[in-house]
Amino acid sequence: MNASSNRDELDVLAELSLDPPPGFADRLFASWVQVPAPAGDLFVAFTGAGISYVRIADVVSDDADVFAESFRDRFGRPIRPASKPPAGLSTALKTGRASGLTFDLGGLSEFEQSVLRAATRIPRGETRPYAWIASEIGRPRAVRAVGSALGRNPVPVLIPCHRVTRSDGDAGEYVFGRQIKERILGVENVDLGRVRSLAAGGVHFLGSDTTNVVCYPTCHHARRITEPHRHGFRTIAQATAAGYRPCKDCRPAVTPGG
DNA sequence: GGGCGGGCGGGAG
DNA sequence: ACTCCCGCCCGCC
Repeated sequence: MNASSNRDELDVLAELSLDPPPGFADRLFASWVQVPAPAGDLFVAFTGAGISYVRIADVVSDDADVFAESFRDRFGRPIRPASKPPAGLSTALKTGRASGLTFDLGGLSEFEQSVLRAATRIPRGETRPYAWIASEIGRPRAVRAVGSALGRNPVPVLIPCHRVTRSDGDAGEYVFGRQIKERILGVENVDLGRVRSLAAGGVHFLGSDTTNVVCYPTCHHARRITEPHRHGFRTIAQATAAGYRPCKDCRPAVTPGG
C-alpha cells in the first residue's frame, strides 16, 4: 500500500461522511417517544414503516436509556428521541383500538403476524381465549402456538395481547407477568373474576333467549343480557343445538374438543 | 381440580 | 433435513 492509494481511500471515506444522501439519518435511526397511557407510561419505538417496539415504562424501567439500549439489542439498530409521536397514537390510546396505527412487524413470521392481527380485533373491555385466535386465523388446533406467538409480541398494549386469556378465565401468561396483565384488564373494565366463576360452573358462552344469539361472556352484547333471558352454554355446539347462532361481533369459536 | 396427553410453530443442534 | 425441546394452551379424566 503506497501513499497515493491511501490518499484515494481517505477521499472516498470523506465523501461518504460529508455528503450523506437526503433522509439518510432517518433511515438509519429509529425514533422513540414516551406517552402516557391508561396502564402507565409507554415507551414507543417506530421507524418509517411503523411502530416496532413498545415497553411499559413503570414495569420494565422508567429510564429512556434502558429502553433505547433494549431496542438496539433486539433490532441491532440505533434509536433516538422523536420530536413527535407517530400518527394516530394518541387516538389509539384513547380508544384502545389499534386500527389507525401502522406497525412495523418485519422480522415476524406470517403466522405470528396473523396472530397479532387477530388480537387487534379484540375491543377494549373484552377478552377472548387463545383458542379464539387460533380459530380466527384458520389454525384451530394451533392454540399453544398462538400463545408462543403472542409471547413474542414486540408491541404489547398497542396490539392488545393482554386481552387474550385462558378459556378457564385465568389471565394466563404475559410478557410483563400475569399481575400486570390483570392490572391492565382491570383498567379496561374487564371482570375476569366473573369469567372465571362462569367457567368454573362449566359456562364458557352466554346466550339471550330474546335474540337467540350466543357470545363470549365479555362481549358487549352478552353484558346487556338481562338475567331472566340469560342462558349459559359449555360449548357452541350445545348452543346451536338449542337454536342459538354465534354472535357476529365476538364470533365465538367452535373449540376442537367441544 | 390437578395432572396428562394432544397439539403446533420456532429455534437450537 | 431432521429431531428435540420449549412455550402467554385446552379439555378430559
